[in-house]
Amino acid sequence: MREGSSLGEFEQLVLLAVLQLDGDAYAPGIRIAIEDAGSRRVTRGALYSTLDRLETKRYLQWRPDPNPPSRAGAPRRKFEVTPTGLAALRRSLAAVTALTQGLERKLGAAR
Amino acid sequence: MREGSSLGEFEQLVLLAVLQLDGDAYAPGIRIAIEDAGSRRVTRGALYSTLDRLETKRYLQWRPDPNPPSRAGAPRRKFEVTPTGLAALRRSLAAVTALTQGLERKLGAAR
DNA sequence: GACTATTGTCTACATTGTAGACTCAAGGTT
DNA sequence: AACCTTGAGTCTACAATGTAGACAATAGTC
Repeated sequence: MREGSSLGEFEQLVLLAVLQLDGDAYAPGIRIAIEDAGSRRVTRGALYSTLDRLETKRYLQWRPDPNPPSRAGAPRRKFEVTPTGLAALRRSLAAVTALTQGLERKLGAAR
Repeated sequence: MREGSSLGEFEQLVLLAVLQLDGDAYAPGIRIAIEDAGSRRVTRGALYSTLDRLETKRYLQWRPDPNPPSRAGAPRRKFEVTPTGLAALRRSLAAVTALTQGLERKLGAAR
């Protein structure tokens, strides 16, 4: 990994979703949040790969579900954005925001 | 290329820069616009690869500089975002926008 | 015990991002 | 004329990111 590497498009969405779910960010919910926001499909493989890569970069960290309900499946992982991750996300969004200025008309309702 | 493929992070920035430069979008200027907005370096190789890939997807098109000044170098290519490209950009930004709602505080000055 | 549902892991491959060397032409310098 | 510099663009190779789908493990239900 290069130093100060910027975030990919999907990585941005994952970090945003984790922030949105604040304190309740488990993989299945993250997946749904992104699908809803983007009107697109997200496979579990894609999501977990990205979560793991963000963890490697120290942009995310997780703990086991502190309150594991009795249900099927492996114990859930509860994700949290690190300060470093938040900083990277800010930097990444700043570029988009700057280049979006003045294009509200052309970009239509998206902004 | 898959159908309805979404835009990468750098692809978004390139399309935005072309829109910003409206009618005056040549590769060197696009490069500067992105560097300024993102406070980062953009090599020519990275930019031309992406421009060509966006052209292949029909998100961008170009014509030779209609008013070629007498100067060094190959004739410049003047880029333009196609309607399809604009639609793809809107879709792509919509996801970020949706997931950003309510996070203004946490994301700080970036929004 | 078999079946189903939920979570996560793993592997392979496709797409996107990046760096740097190379080419080519116009104009200035000597 | 020969050379250098500058400004465009091309090409190749590789790294990082995105995606799909098969597999594993566990808890409840029947």
